[in-house]
Amino acid sequence: MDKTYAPSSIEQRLYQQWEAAGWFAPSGQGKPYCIMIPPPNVTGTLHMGHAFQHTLMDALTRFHRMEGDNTLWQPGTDHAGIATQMVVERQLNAAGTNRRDIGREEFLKRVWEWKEQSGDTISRQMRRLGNSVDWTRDRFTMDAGLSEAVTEVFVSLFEQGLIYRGKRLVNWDPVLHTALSDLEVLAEPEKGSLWHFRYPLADGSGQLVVATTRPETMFGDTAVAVHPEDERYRHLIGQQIRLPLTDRLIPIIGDDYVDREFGTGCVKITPGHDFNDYEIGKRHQLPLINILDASAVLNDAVPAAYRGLDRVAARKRVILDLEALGLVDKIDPHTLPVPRGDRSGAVLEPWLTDQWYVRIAPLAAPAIKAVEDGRIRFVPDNWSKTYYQWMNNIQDWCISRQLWWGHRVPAWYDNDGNAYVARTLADAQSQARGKQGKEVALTQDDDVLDTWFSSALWPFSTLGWPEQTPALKTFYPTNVLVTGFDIIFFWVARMIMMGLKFTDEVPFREVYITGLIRDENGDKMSKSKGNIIDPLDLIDGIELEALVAKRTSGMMQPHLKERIEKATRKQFPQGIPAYGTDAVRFTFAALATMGRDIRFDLGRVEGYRNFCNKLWNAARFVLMNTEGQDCGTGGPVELSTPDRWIRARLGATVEEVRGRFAEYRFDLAAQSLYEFAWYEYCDWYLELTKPVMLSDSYSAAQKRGARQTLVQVLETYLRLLHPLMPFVTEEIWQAVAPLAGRSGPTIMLQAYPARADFPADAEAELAIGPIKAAVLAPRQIRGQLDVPQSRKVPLFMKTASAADRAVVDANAELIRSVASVSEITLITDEATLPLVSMTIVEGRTFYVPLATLIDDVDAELARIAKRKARTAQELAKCEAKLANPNFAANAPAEVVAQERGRIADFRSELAQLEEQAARVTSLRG
RNA sequence: GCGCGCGUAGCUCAGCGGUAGAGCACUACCUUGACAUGGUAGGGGUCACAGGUUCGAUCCCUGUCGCGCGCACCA
Repeated sequence: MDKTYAPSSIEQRLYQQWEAAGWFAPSGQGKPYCIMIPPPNVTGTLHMGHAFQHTLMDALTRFHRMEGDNTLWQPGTDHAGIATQMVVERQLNAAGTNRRDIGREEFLKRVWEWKEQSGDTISRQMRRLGNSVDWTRDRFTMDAGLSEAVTEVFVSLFEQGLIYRGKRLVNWDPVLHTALSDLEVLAEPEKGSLWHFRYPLADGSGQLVVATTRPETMFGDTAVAVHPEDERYRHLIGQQIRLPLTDRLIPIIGDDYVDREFGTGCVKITPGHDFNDYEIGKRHQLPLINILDASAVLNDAVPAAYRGLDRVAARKRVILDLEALGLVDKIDPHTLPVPRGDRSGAVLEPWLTDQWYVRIAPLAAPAIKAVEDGRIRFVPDNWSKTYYQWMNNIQDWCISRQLWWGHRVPAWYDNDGNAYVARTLADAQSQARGKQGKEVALTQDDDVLDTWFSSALWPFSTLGWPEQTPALKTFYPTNVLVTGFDIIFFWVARMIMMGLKFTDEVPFREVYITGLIRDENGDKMSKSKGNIIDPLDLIDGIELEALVAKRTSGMMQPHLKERIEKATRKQFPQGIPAYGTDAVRFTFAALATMGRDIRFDLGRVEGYRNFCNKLWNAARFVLMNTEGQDCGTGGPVELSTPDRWIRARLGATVEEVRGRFAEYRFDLAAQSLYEFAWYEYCDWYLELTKPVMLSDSYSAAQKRGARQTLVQVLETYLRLLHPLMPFVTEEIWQAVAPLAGRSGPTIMLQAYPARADFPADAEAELAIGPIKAAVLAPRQIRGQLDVPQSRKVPLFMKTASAADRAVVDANAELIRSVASVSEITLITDEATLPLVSMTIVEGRTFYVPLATLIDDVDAELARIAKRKARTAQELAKCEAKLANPNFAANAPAEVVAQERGRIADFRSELAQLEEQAARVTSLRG
């Protein structure tokens, strides 16, 4: 092994070996375990959120694979209808053409080309992240098989009356020219105005003042509404208004939808362009006037002067004209939620069109029940509330999109406008024949389906459904879905509904909801904010200039460029160093707390990169001392107290890590793994082993015991860590495993460590106490007196405990060596000692002759005073607690006893410290 | 308005009804034969605030303040 840990030289090589060997595929044996990847956009790239979730999925996958389960992590991508179409359209625009000019067929050809060209970005990234997905099963939502599933589901739902076509108001994107579902609408408050217009009564007897945020829609007004019990207006109900700028008369109606407190209490009703007004219109049988075309330009339904104006121009014109007529009462500033498309950012219009809908209530009911009765469990559990809240108020789902890229709606129309929903054109034709009694020409619906419609089928469509494949039988229902809370509605809920509907089974038993990765300021990472980090740039590192270029290229809003560049230069003046995949993965695991926001901290990555290096070097130490030597096969093996202790600690860690994985606490699993390796194995065990390796005073059996423990603990630990850090563990394992008596081509397929392999050892765990104390004591004294740790000093340990004495006697040489102590002497009385420095560790008192340390006696007095103050403070707290009569009366006996014990300890400590201070003072002079 | 989350060391975050923790940052000492991407010893916190329950609250309950998110919204 090289002296320094160099991830770049091991990671890609190992991944290629794993993949080539076919080790990612299910073994075909054992309990099935399956995770479906949330399919990323095929033409996109993985962002930090993906890398995060993939790390957790891979950890689970690798863990279960090592457990011997028949493990499948199913990969794939989705076609991301709108997003992908937009990208290709932009390419066309740049080339001076557009999709209408080249036509649907040619356009689709271009999209597929783009998919082929960019589609391997994601798989390349996943390979670099070490994701052990079964690549042979890679799926794409537009694949033939998955498309067949989409058609089957659509037709089947239609046949059951759960899909219908209807003319209704939808959220219309006038830029992209497509309908959107409710979920794709983002309504942020924006500053606007509330215009008050005077609408004259038809009989000339007066006027009503209506308040509106959208003056331009007045041409679609078909009523003015007031509250039926509003004293001011109710006598006017039934009368007519002469709608200004038009020659139309519209009625005054009463409807308790009207809020008397808001505005003037009079509302203009525009059923064709407002969802609430649409409902009112239905209640009052009002006509519905559509005044906009698909681009939100005023159409021929408005007076000639306004035709052809877009929304914005029309608004200005209406206000001017009403002002000229003296009909503008006032204009108040007003903040209102403005609905925008989540992709285009365009202000959406409620617009009357024919669309396909899923009747959702019958699908939602069983899906709610599945979570209620525990067949599906959310982790953390409180996300189920979010789920319920949405599911209980769910609206029919508009699934048609006026796009070209996607699954085309399997419906055909004859010339009379009759629709035939069918699995194939031939089916549709035969239906049409049945209806019309003759052969008729059919044309397929132009629209495609919402991408989420196909995503909703992902857990079973990827396994071959509607065929009853062996894979489907084996892996469905899947075990866990790992995803972010931002797509609970878009995706998770819809998978549950579709899964239950078409397989009578839940699609997954658990849903582990992760937090969202944010930048160091807590902001969401996005291209427009310029704060994205490509996970690969953390792995490979990136120069500052390249990073700036990456963040500022291809921007939708070029004016942000300067600010992004400045912020980037400030935050990463040196660019980003290469950390390697393992460090990045370990960081993600360590950050996977149960909260909802995760601030990504580069400092953590650096810390865990150092951890990789630490592990690497520990392994080098182990190899250096074991390779080519007898690790326990050549004769009797004697295990020392440290050997037994570290084995027991490893066992406890195994148990801890297994438990943490089982409850999806990757952060705590990472913490346990980190702490064991660094604070126990490296800090203590390796140090305690060095003398055994180096000195001749240990027997062959003792040396065998130490070597065997070194390699066995390391080998086991590597397996324990492997799911989180696949590469460095594999690389080290290859070298270490044979020494530990393990063989196999890869760590990936080795058994995950079991607690039973390293049982608890109470005796050893107790006996390590005095050894550690004897090592810590001189360190403490030297450290606090600023004396180099390398200075050898004699050490006196005062103890009355026979057990302590036995342990220290038996390990005296070890302690001398590790603690850098010339001699350790056990005493029961310090009276005969020369002027010494004193310390108490875990209730054990130690002395080092002051003359061997320093000349300045005051330094020792200062140390003692400081320690005394702290002890006195603790003592006071305990005494106050015990002084409370209720405490002794009510607290559990063991707590009281513990408290009394502490007081005794503190008092004895304090007495010794005082004595020490007195002695030092008296001997000074 | 309804629902949810967060507030613990300078920063990023764990934790827990009974002695406040980690990483990073900071201070001092140390180039000791795995590792300076390191070692050792330290400094630093009225656990947002106020009540309540309890022998005991950072933890449980209620409220307040601050920050954030989701859903629904009055034209």
